[in-house]
Amino acid sequence: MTTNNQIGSLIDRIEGLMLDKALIEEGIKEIYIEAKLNGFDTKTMKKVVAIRKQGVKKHQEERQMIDLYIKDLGMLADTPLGQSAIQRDTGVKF
Amino acid sequence: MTTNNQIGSLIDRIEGLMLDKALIEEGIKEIYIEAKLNGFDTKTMKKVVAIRKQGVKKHQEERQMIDLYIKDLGMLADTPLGQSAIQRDTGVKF
Amino acid sequence: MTTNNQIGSLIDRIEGLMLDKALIEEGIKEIYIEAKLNGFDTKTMKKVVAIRKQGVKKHQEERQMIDLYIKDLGMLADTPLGQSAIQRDTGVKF
Amino acid sequence: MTTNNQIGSLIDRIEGLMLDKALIEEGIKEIYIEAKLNGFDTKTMKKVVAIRKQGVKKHQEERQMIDLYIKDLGMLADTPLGQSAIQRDTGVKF
DNA sequence: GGTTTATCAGTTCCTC
DNA sequence: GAGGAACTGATAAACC
Repeated sequence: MTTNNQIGSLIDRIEGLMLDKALIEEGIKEIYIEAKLNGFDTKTMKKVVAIRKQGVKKHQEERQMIDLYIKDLGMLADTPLGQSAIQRDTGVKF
Repeated sequence: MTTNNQIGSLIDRIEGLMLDKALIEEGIKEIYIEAKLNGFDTKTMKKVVAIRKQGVKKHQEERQMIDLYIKDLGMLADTPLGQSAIQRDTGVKF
Repeated sequence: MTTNNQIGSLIDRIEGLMLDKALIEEGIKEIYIEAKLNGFDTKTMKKVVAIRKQGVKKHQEERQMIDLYIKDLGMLADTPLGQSAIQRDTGVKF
Repeated sequence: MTTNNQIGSLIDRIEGLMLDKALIEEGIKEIYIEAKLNGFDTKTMKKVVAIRKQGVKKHQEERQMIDLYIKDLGMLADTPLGQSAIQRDTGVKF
């Protein structure tokens, strides 16, 4: 393919960068493989990375919001520990 | 389009169901609009719905895993208060 | 869970609709299974459904745009048929 | 954060690569901006890039499959002119 | 191998 | 209306 035309040049540059990107993604993948071999849970690791990217503080705020809504829903009744907690508070058995 | 052919019949059926699906999605969207008008945070609501779908218990286990990893990273220094408030309310350690 | 609170009521309604939606998605999936059993290619079917949703005419316009860009790139050289076409036009052998 | 622990080291490495990746993505985005300023349609460009990644030949086979199904649906009535222009240029039937 | 899961790209929506 | 964020749908992969 020639690069005489502008569109060709643009797409060439894009594809070059996409190749670089693919190599980096490969590297990341390999680290996760290494982590798994060392007994770490990669799913959790990925969540941790995402949380750090977002900002730990912001994440904590989100959690509090979620917990607030869950509390309003009385959803703790869905969980064994939650049941006992409610029971302790209210004296009502579910 | 005719429905004499088999492929036409199949696609007709699919498109019918997809229409039904779109109507339901519309309904869901309207509820979120109503919720927002009533001062609720729809992003948090969506997370709560997802958590309930996954199972609250499972979600709490995930949180514990994440917090464990974060603790190992020394990241707790970033979150002085952490989840103590929720813990106090529910007796559940997140 | 009670529905005394507003948030609970909203989420109840959302979850009801999500259940309906899931049932419909199940139905769609079954049709694709049936189609596959009858020898149809479900991947192609999904694309056809998407094209019809978008509008066949609009899709044709998109194709023309794509082909125009591809033509400017001289990408036909990448394909056997394309080579002969270029060869016919230019008299140059690749 | 310390890197004394293994998990910390792994996550450090991941985050380093993710930073590199983000920079590259930034670069790609800038090229698309430049392309748009020069009058190109970036949506079409992205599709072209995807097609080249997949392989032009494979893409043309997909198109043929789709057109076959569409023909069986009688949908060609919707597209009087069809792909005749492209066909004339390339000798490739889509 | 086949099903479920996870990552990815594409679309859409909302905000500014 | 442009930009970014969120959600959906599709492909690829991993586990059973």
